[in-house]
Amino acid sequence: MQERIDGAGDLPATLERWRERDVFGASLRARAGAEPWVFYEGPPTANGRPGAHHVLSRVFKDIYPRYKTMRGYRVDRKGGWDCHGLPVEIAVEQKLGLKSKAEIESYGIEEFNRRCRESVFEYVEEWNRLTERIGFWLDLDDAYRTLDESYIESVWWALAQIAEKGLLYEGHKVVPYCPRCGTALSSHEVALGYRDVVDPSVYVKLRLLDSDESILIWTTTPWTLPGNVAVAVGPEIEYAKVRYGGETLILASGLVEKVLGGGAEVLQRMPGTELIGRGYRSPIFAMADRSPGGAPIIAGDFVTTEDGTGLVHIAPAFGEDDFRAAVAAKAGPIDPDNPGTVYNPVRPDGTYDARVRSIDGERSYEGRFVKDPQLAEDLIADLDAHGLLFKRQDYEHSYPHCWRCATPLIYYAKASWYIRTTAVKERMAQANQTVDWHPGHIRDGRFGEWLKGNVDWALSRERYWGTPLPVWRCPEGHTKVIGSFDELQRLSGESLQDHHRPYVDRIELRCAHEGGPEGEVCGQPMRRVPEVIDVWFDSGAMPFAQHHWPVENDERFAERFPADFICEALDQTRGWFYSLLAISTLLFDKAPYRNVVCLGLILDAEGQKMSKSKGNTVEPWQVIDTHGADAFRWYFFTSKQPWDGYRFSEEAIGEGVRLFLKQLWSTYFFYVLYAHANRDALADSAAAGEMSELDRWALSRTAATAQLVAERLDDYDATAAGRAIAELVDDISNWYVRRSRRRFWDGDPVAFETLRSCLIAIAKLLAPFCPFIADEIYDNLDGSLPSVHLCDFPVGDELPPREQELEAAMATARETVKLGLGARAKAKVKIRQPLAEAVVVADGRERAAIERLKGIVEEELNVRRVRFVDAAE
RNA sequence: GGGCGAUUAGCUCAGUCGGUUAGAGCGCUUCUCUGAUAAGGAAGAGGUCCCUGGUUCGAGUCCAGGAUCGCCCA
Repeated sequence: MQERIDGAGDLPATLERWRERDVFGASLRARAGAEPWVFYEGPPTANGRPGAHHVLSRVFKDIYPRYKTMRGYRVDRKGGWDCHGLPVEIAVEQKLGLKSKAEIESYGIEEFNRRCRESVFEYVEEWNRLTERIGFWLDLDDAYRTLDESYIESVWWALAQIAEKGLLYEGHKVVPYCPRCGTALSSHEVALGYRDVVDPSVYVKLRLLDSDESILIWTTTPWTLPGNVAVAVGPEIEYAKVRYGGETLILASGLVEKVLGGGAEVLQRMPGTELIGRGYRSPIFAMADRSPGGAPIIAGDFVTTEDGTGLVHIAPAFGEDDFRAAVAAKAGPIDPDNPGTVYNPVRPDGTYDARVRSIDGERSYEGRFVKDPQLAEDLIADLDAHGLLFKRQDYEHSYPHCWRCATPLIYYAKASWYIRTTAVKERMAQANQTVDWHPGHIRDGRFGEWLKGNVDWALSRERYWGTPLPVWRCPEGHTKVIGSFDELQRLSGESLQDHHRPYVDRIELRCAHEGGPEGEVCGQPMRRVPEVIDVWFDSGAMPFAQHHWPVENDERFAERFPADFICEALDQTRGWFYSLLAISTLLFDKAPYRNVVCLGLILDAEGQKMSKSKGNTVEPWQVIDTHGADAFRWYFFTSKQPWDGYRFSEEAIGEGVRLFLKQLWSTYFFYVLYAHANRDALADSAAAGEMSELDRWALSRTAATAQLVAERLDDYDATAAGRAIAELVDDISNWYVRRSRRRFWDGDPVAFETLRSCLIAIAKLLAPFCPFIADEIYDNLDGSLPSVHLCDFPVGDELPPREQELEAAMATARETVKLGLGARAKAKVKIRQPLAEAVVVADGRERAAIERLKGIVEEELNVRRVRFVDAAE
């Protein structure tokens, strides 16, 4: 033992020692043949700096694998990096000053993707440094990377499997679409970007063809009016013809008062069915390719009278309901199998095409961006100038925005590739039932409810930096899904070093489809479709793709699927938690994880969400430099249940340091100080004396805590486990040591041995929580193994068996002492002043307990003897 | 509008199966101790357990409705 008493235990020297002794590697090797306990790393993207919330998830990803390792399992911890996707592309676009897909293409996909490949690891050094410094043991040298050829090949295999089951299809739908990124988004991406905004809503009068009456429609998206081809009414809804301000208007009866106020005179009431089939003047705006005429009123089962007018303007290119209603009513030029023919005057970049002109036809709106607020104002002014505007009203609602570039999304008719997840919806729900969620309500609450509303996964992205969709297609429309690089090479005769765009786009196949009238082979050239896939599919494929399975590593994958444990923030319910489950259900019909810990959000001290724009983010390095990594970890583990979220404050971390880490350190310091001072005496005290009741109590309390900590950690309750350790440390420091001080001054070897045993056990209990201070204490007091992290968790026979009766007796004795000290204070007799006796009113069990520990009570109260009287007296 | 969650002392949080006078830490006041602790100990001030109703001998806890906040969805 050395007299190491500097600092608070969280020493960079500890890290150095781990490196020298290769402790992480040794901890894995020590469990080489043991039963595996499987952890999956949810891959972060390393193109930005890690923040406090990353520290949160990384320390929770660390504690359970450390604990399970100490319990005897082999816990491989393969790191991972998410490398593809829009977040990366957008960062590169900004760096290069590119503003659109056209600019990217003229810059060159090859060079653009090269920049993406570089950018994705821009901060990887800082991630690695932080990961190491906070004590997150993760195999970073052998991390999987979603951009690797092996990874992509496994993803292709998965897609080919899904295609073989008939669950991959090209669908023609109205999709949430980011006009800036030029791509459709999946529902879970849409879910990431809702924001509250105020949009102008307008009530528009449309004159009927067969009378001078007008129907009144309402929309929050005036920009969709040039795409209008019909108006829908609810067949079951009652409508009213009313006289108002010299005009005759038609709207739902139930909304007359809400929309028009009191000044409306109802002339007639009619069911919606009476309106269906009548025509109104169309188009609303002058469209270069449409001559003035009429458009029909059609039925729409989605029409409600909750807001608006009960008459809904239909622009099939910009709304799913609109699309379906228009198809059903055959309204407008529509071919449901070819959405290119849906009437759509908006270009893929979100601007109007040349057809859109002002109502009088004199000005062109070509090139105007549809979500530009000024465009809405111009359109409204145009409507007003031509007597079509009834009124405008600002409408506050939450509206989806692109989760990465923050552009408001539009709903837009286009072709996309889908995975028919709805085919396995029930199976996903059943797989979900096998998962232990922490907290438990996620299973049937948030996640269960989300699964119930499952829709097909919009998989494709018309982008550049991603896993290419391995679908080749010939001019006849025959498709081939490629499931491996071998297969591609066999069919094309070409081999690739890199299967990313643009290289993979150059590979041509010959169509082998045997569909001709005589059964002849098609034989036409096949080109790859242009899309890449949703990055969430990449990360969701990691259970097998990280091992390049099924191309190799059969055994490794079999052993490591499903995971025993994953842990991410709550927002991953619709992200990684979902993509893992969906892919796993599609391919293996089972859940890919057994236990999930969901972490909450980190808020600032005022309860505000942390964001860069508010400037209230917490810089992890600052916390580590001020308080140390153990303190940071301890705060996250013990300040509250992690799923409830945190109100982050440095003071709270400081409090944890002072109350727990400093207390532990000074107890250890005390031991080291006196053990060092008494080293000669201790060295030749072969004849150790009997343990006192106090010694046995300390050991029993320690054993009790070890049991409790193990039980709580088995239940993924680090909070209660950590708090139990803190209570133990307080008992040892403020009771065991305080009551035993004289023995330490006098060099009593039994006291030293007892305290040492407790401290070593505490170090082991604490090792998963605060790996630095735990190892420092262990290494100095024991050191029989190169690190505490190579030890077994102290739930075996390291400690003598518990003595529960003694624990209970001590609790009674301490309560007695508390009352005695209170009585002294009340009588203003200082503790220094010895007293002849303390009179204790107690009988039965209580009295026996105090009697047993009489000496301790007498010493603490500074009385010569304790005298008992029965409660009856 | 729907789903999920939260609301307990000035602050941060516990509160088990429905059961004594609702607890801890921090902060505050007074006293005390001090040969490890910017520590410890004792006493005190501080509570409409978000509100309303219900079930019950008994509700912080269970049920219903509402309010506020957060997240997710439409």
